[in-house]
Amino acid sequence: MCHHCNYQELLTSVKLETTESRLRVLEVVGNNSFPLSAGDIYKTLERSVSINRVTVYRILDLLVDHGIVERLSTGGRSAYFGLAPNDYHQPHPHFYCKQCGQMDCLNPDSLTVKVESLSKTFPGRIDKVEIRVDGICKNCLKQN
Amino acid sequence: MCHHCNYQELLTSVKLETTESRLRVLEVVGNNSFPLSAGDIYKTLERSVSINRVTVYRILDLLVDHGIVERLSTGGRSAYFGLAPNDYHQPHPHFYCKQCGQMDCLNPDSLTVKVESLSKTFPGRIDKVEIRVDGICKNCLKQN
DNA sequence: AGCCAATAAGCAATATAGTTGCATTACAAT
DNA sequence: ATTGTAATGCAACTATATTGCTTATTGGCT
Repeated sequence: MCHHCNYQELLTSVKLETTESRLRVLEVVGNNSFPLSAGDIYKTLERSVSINRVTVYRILDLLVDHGIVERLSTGGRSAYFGLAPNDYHQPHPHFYCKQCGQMDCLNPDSLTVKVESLSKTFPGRIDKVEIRVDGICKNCLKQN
Repeated sequence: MCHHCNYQELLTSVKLETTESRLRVLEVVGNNSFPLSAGDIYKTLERSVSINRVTVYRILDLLVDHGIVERLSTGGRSAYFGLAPNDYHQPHPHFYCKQCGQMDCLNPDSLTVKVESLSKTFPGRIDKVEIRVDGICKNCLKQN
């Protein structure tokens, strides 16, 4: 995702031992400018290294639990994964193309939401706010 | 969902023939103050009438395609369904409890987003904006 | 009313995404 | 080198949703 990120440091910063597999998964997630599904990540890794599907799922869960990867829902069936917001990387909404399944990051300022007033009155615990725009991407529009 | 809604009329308003099953599915979706999963809807219907699981899925797809029911994604694995926004029923964000899976509707004004500027510059087609708040609901908080 | 065509619903099989339990391997500390 | 702990692999399994095909229902026509 960005030149500020040293993935090894990112792992140690959340007190996770660095392993080959974790680093690989994190690299695939981080080096993409858009979020990927677990399947995408697995297929990408499989091309160059030997890794098990289950390991990918487990590592993704782990990275999400430790807050360095973000799990995003889509209009479709599978979750997508991207680097979690951090100092160099603001929270931002995503666009999901219903036709091709591509998910893209939108500019952080393109759609913003004020959560303060809700936080004050909401009786439960709020962990995150996810904003997703669904539609048809420009490539798919062209093809129709 | 509300006394303004006559489900039969709602069906005909989008040029769908009224069938027993469609009406039943729409009633379950509409009479709930919070969105339900396809499984929830099926289980509810099953208690009183004979209906097939697949029929429920197909009717939900149909109602979503015709714009009277809204498909919502969750932090979890299944989609949830609620009445689609209409004149009496503004678009609104939802809260999803990661622990019990309950999804609730939030006040339409609690979180709002301005989509105009994005629409102007975004090269694809925008169909909807989904805002979901994830966390732990007050009931689950109590239990912990 | 009775028949036909079209549409809806049912049923079984299958697909997809993710999860679990247990065996194996790797690695750090001694 | 040995041992204990954590990570990974493998196979089986679960939950959710979808498909292909059959059967039932409905609405229009004579």
